[in-house]
Amino acid sequence: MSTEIPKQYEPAAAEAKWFPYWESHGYFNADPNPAKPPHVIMIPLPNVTGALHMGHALNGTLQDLLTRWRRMQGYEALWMPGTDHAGIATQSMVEKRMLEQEGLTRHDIGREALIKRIWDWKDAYEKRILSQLKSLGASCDWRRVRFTLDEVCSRAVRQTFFKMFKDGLIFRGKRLVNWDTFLQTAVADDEVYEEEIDGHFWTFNYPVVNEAGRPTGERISFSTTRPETMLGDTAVCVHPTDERYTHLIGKFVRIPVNGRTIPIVADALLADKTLGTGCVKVTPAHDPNDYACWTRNKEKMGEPINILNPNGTLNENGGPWQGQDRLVARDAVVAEMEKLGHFEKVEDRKIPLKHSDRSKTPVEPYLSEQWFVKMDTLAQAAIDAANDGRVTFYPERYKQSYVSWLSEKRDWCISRQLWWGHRIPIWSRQYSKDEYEKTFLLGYRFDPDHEESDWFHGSVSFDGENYAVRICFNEGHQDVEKQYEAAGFTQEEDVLDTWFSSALWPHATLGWPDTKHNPPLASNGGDSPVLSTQYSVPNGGTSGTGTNEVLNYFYPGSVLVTSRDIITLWVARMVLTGLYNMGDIPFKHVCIHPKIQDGFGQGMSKSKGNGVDPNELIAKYGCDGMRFTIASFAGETQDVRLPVGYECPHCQAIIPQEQHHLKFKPGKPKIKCPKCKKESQYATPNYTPDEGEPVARIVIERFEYGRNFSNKLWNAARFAMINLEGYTPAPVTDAELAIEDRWILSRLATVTDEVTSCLNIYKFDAATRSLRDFVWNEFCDWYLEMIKPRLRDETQKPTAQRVLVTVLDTILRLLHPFTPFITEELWQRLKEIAPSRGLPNPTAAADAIIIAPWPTELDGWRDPALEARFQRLQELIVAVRNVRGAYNISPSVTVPVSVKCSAEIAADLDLVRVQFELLAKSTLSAAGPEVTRPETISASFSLGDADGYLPLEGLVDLQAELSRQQKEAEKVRGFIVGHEKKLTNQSFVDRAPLEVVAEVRETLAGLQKQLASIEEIIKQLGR
RNA sequence: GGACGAUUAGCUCAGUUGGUUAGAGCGCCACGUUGACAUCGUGGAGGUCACAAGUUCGAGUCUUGUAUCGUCCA
Repeated sequence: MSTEIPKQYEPAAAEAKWFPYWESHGYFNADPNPAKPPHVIMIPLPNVTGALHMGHALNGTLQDLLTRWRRMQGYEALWMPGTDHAGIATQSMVEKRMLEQEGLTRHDIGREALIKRIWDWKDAYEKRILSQLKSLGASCDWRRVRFTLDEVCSRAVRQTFFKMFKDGLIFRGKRLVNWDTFLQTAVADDEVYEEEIDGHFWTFNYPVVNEAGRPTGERISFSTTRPETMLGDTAVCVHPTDERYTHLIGKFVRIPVNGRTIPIVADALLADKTLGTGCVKVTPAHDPNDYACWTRNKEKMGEPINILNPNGTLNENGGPWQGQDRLVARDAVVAEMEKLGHFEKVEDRKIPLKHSDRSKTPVEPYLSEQWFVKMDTLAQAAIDAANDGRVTFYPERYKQSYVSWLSEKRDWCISRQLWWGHRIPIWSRQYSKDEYEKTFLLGYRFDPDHEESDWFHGSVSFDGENYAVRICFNEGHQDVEKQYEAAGFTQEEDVLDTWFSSALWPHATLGWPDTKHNPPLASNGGDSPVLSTQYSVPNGGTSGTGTNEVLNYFYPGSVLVTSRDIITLWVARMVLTGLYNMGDIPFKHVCIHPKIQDGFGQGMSKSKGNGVDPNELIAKYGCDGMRFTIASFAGETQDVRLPVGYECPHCQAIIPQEQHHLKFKPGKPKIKCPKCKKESQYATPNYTPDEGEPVARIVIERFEYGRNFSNKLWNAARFAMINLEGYTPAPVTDAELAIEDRWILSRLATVTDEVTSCLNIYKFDAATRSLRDFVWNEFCDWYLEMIKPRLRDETQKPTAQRVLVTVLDTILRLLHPFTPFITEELWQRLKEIAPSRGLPNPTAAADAIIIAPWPTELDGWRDPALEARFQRLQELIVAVRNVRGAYNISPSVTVPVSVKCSAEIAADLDLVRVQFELLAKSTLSAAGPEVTRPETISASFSLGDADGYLPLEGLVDLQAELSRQQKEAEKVRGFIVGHEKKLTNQSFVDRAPLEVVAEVRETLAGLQKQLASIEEIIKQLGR
């Protein structure tokens, strides 16, 4: 038997074996089942920009853990997989690569060709991402995998947009956006970063003019870092109380380079008396603060003046510089001002400048027309849902960021000037007054006021000259769209913000808005083997009852598992759209887990190049080891640091990662091992090492924690299975149990309860600690050691085996959500040896651990009093080991020990007499109140209610023992002083709770007893 | 500028409603390959709980301030 079980756990073999097994048996699948409660987790859809890193691994592990746990608890557990198209992020990756490799821009190849290329990219990365998830052991229902641009999700987007448009929640407005002149799109605030650049700070002046436009001779000075924007100035601004300028407020200046006259306004928020000249120019179309000033002073300034084309060149408002790039025009404007005599000075200055995260080029504040969703009522509904507890955050503190963000109720800008995404389903056309009336009078059928339906909604606006007709169609009416296009209507060019579609994820993936049919199922999930027909639901998924049972059954979901940075962008919006479309929240709980950082405290991300591929670590430490470790990080803490190293392929030394390793370098950079001095290529997300080269692979030593634990479990189970030879199932009576049996069962019951409670509130870290401590420090270190003699004794063996197999069975089930592969491997092996097991009466084990029931049957075994008694025995054995350690006694020498203690303790000691030999290499020669210290030279210890003596003539030096005891006595005296001090403090005795005072008294008594024993020992040694 | 969080052993982190002597894993030192496991066992060393004030009989834990770091929102 022993030869069949390897001494080391082989993770790769188990992973390759059990994932296909589970999947082909349909264990991951979840279908409406009225006999069970549902448990639903929607994956925070990874975007298809790139591969997953350890942050995703944490996220995925926790979701799988919860799903497996709930499945075992008897829930119909659905974990919905899928990916996000991630509009700008993906498009810019593809555009960047195309430019680098082929020198082409999107305008060179056109909309259709670009989209085709992005789909190819998406296909490649989706495949990679889904396979990474599967490597984690993800027990998703892979038949249900969705993508935000697929048909099912697109229908939901279309329906939602239509509904919002019809409800008047969608409007068009102007907004100052961050404009990426390279990608020629607006980028969101979270897609820009600030970087200091070397710039200049110019000071110019404008001449003050009278009402006739003639210079009064006065000039007003101001400074700027972007002189070209003066072409779009609509005012200069001073502080209302700035005495230098109060007489000028309401007067005018003339912009020398284009001759335009603009007012001098007073605005306390924009102008700062103490900075520079105290006067600033106002360019509302190109600066957020200036725009805010304009909104306060509109009537004095007139409309904002945009001076830029989308590509960053000056437009018709640029005068002679029209068509020039803004940076070229900058110098020209400066030169012109100098020529006209309005230049004062220039200095060098570091300027914080916003850059687009997507193109890495500076963004321009740019006023443009965008589409918005009105947020007031939608946001309020989402706030209410959190405030009344329908949506609960774990940890609770994150509710605050959710609520405070929603409370701003800022209208949501949903249009993006991209090609990759859901194109806005609005067709529009301008009509002159005559045309409109003529068309209208002819009774043309697309008069919006008369075409209200569930798929058609129009709006008309009239600006005094022209009518703008906008029509929104719901999906499924391409023929009508074509008719309108033939009549001169064109569809919006812009696409929707990615978050618009991901906001619908929890209900869109369940098939909404189709309430009549179940959502379609894939015949197989990506790369997975085709499902056996026994379990799969027929493709197409009609429910037969004319209702979408999947949606009805699985919505609302149970818990969303994510990290804190998308609470506002995503979580809040899912709640809001769920309430809007479904009339109900999308999930009851939001579990916010830590962010994974590298060894330098930087969050792992694709753009930083510090992301570590979970597959690397799975290969190195095993999936179970990786999962167990990463679950041990997930508590209420915010961040987790993972110092990364490279393993030298020549000598296996670990080379700590330094920041320069992460910087992109051309070619194939090498790393030098400080130990063996050899060089090797190293793995980074930036490039693939050469075939056949020795490569310094990424390692994260913290993951040895889980790997070692897996191996420990493996060997404990190996020991158990070796010793289960001849196992027979039979009922076990209470009387047959040894003290260690009752102890381990009591502890197991306690741990089961702890783990279950921890998972209920998403404290994964505490659950792993509880399990590890139990398995390693109690089951392995004590229980397995203690039953060894019984397993060698034919009469005692059967009961010992029956308890052992039960305990192992329960441990495996408790661990399965954390470490699925090793537990399934062991479960299946155990099933062959002991298919029927359990206490007090054996029952048949489940076919697979993934569908075995979560332990609940142990509660009756809890016995705190027994646990306390047992702990006393453990302490005695440890005390003997301490003595052995202190004198460095060779493990080959057995020592005798006698214990002076109460009759009760002596009776317990008698039950475990044999353990002294096994666990402390000693023989218990006597125990009881009558025991006295031997006359020969001995080592001693005192535990207060039990004193031990080890006659060690020849092994123990008298002086050494004396000083050891004196040291011990000093320590105990120190504690005693602390306690006495408390008790002599009258206010402690008066004010502290009675039980606390009593406890201190009790402890003090124990310490005093212990000290007395030690002093007695010292006295005897001194004789 | 506002909000949230962190600061505990060389490293990475636990520490439940304030209550005996502050813990773990890794690393380090000593000993050990005994029939599950060297990815191991036994023993050991190592901490003024960031700093300062306060509340309290009692503070790693509560309050305020300071410093450093991280994140989110402006």
